[in-house]
Amino acid sequence: MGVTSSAIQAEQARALLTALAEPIRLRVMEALGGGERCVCDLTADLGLAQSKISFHLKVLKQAGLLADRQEGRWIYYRLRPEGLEDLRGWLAALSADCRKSASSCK
Amino acid sequence: MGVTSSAIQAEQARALLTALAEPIRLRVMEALGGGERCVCDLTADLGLAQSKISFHLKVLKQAGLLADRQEGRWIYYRLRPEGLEDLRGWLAALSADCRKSASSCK
DNA sequence: ACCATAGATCAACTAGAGTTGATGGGTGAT
DNA sequence: ATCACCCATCAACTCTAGTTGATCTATGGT
Repeated sequence: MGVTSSAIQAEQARALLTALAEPIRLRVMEALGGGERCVCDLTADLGLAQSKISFHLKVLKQAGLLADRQEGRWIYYRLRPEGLEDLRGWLAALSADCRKSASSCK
Repeated sequence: MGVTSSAIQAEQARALLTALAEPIRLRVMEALGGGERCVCDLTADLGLAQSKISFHLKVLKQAGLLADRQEGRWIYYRLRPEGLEDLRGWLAALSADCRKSASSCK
């Protein structure tokens, strides 16, 4: 089973899940799924307070799900597919061999 | 692209993510990744209060991530791979075409 | 009938994540 | 130098998810 990328740990998976498990952050991820956007556009698109958007962008970035770059006074955010890929791999491993029967209680 | 299974909605993905994004529930999922187990065994394995385990099992079951069956006075829980598979599919779709550039702000 | 055990459920409590509105720093235009 | 705008950050507050310990139901053993 020669894989190139190393699998993530449970703790990292939990961090990714926590970052994604929030309505606004999920909307942000979906918005960025359509391509890179600056904060002011995200704020307008989602119709939310700017401080709120910034707060959630920070959480997503710290989790490794987003990357950003500055251009003049604008900051553009984009998805980091590696983050999502890591999580997908971990979820796959979780159900890999769950078909075993119970060690009959009692 | 004729797929057989229908893709889940964002709301369903959020429910799955919320259910998974909790330390104890993740430990439960990992424990059940090794095969079916009854509540008393899970309680012993994780070293946690029974009411606590029951609470989290309920959350995971309602999210569609677990299935259970009764046998005498024991209730055995097991992973539902379909739930995890749904989530993986949704995550894959999210990063499908995120390579588009920004609609240059200003 | 009685008791012991497995598990679900409940009400009261706790803690931490998210919200809000204001402020501050940085960039560029005039 | 000043101003306008983009974005991050902060303190105080709110609110909800999770915890706790007890109680309740149900199953099976004696």
